[in-house]
Amino acid sequence: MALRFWKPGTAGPGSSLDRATESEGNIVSASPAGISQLSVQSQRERLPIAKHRQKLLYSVEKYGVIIVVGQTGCGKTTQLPQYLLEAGWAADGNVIACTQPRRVAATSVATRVANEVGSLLGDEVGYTIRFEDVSSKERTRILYLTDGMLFRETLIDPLLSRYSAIMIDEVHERSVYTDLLLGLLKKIRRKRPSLRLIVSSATLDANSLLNFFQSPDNPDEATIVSLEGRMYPVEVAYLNEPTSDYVRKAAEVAWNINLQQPSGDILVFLTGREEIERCLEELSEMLATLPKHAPRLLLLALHAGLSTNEQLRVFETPEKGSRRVIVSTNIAEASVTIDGIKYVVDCGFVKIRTYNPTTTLSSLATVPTSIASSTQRAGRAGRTSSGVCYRLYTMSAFESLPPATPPEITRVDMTTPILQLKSLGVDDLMKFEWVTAPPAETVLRALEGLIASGMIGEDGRLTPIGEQVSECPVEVGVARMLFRSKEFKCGQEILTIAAMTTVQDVFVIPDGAQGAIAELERRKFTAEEGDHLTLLNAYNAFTKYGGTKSWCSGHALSFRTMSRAVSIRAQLKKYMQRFNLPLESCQGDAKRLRECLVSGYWRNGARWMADGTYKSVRGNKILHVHPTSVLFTRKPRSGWVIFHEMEETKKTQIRILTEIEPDWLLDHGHVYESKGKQESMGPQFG
DNA sequence: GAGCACTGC
Repeated sequence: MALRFWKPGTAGPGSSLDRATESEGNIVSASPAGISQLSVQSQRERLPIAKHRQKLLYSVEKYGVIIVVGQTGCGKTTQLPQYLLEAGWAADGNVIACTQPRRVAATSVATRVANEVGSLLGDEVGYTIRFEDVSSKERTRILYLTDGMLFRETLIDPLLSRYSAIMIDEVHERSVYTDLLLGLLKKIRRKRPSLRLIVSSATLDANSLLNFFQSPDNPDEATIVSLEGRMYPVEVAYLNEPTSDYVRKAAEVAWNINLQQPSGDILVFLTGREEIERCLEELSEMLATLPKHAPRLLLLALHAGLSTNEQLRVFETPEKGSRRVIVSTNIAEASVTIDGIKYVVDCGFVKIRTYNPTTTLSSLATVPTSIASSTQRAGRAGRTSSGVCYRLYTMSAFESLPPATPPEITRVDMTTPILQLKSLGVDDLMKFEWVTAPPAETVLRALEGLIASGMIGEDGRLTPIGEQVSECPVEVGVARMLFRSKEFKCGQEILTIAAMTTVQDVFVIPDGAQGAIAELERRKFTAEEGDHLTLLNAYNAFTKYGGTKSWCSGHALSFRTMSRAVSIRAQLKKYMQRFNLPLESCQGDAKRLRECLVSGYWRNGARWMADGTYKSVRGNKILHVHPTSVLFTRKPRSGWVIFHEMEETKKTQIRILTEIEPDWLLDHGHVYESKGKQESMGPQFG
């Protein structure tokens, strides 16, 4: 099982780790309590960014848009807002904003900066994320917030007038909200040139960003500032020949590292849970043959499906004389940072969501990573000392990788973002300046859906209900259902169902014997009408019995997910109150409730077929019920259902079903369909 | 009888 790697040494293309990408914002480590301000100061001055302070402040003074390129640990996320504060950018009640794509990053960075500034968190330095606003309207000068929250703020204050400077961080990740904000901020700067925009990215795509912001009539509109970083060298090794089974290969390579290489932990990148479990099985089978002198191995899995406690296990310090092998999904590429990794094994693939606007189906596809992504993965080996990255593909395969993963905006349904842009007055979507435009077909699909659901009128402008729905933080169909609950007098229940369909994986069914017990627990919530009412039952039982963690674990429910549903329900309730929607109960009248569901899901109707599958009303597509549905083994009496979502896996699957009467589809759908684009449900009803 | 990368409002 000898390793056959070609080692190009540090001069190979993979060693260009100055491109390694990741935010210092992800490192969750606040300064220890009681540290003196003086030592905080000297720590700040030692950061690589410190010597660029004058240049940065000069650029912010002179240019409108500053594109900052800097890598891990250079301090841009924590220091740049402080430099601006110290230079007076937050005078006269102005606020300096810094956005993050993730909630944990926003909170942890704010905590650290509050400490450095000597502020109580939420006072001079604060953060705003969904469900949590730790900031003061009067006193906060530096505000860290998720990019989604800043986007939402544009709906209320389109010029973002309270900010003097806005830093959009982690731009290389290209989240939908980051992209939308970049387009909007370019527009805002035309109306408010005093606003300073700092665009921070860890990859060298700075020139395309510069082109995006550069203005032909003002040479001083945008500039690039490059920061040096502190990255330890990472040697990169490739396979001589491609492997047909990278999971097995990953196990072999990790095993050989343990036998041949000096101490240091190993991080293996695979694409999903199944692969991770297979790799760990292979390794644990090999453990019996581990030589006496070799370090013991601590085998750990890391993926988003694990509970918080299980995820935290990867941070445990291994016993002396043993090393960690962490087998992870992409979660370790940007979201979770583990120190002490000296060896990275990269399979070269990643699972990404793709969206097909023609079929409106989304699916998860396993695709080769990008140069940016594999560079990022390699960089995980050089955080605390020099390291090695073993790529389970050839060097020529690396060279043929795309430079970056396509931005999310090209891979998702754009219905909700387009409704929100319309609400912001962006009426002509073709004229909106996208950093990367979504596919035309995606835009057309979204517009068609918005017209069909009455959110946009025939003139292309928002209707009154469209205006209100654009403010609600749920997808359009679910919002529509909330609004229609007034007619069906079931606001209480619809509110709960809306929250429960928004969260995912409510039921926890482990493998094996325990799974059978969990399955029995889950059945206690079953409503014969279908999954929406089953979710309603689960929620009501959860709140009735105190909403505790121990109750959840005894009833096959995820406490984390249920708590999130409670928060979302509370937030949606505020919107309902604002729009004067009554919170009545249907008093157990499930028929009314199901009719109301149809008002949201009328485009997702399906008819039962004799072989147990369904045919979609739109498009006549063969649909398979997801096995977690209570209607998985049972024919609905009426033969008709609506469903929450449909996804392409090996087959086309539908999830969260409820039995309905077919004429309800006509009652709700037909009216709206005929107003919008003609799309007859015709023959199926003949 | 199946299986799920990761965020975010």
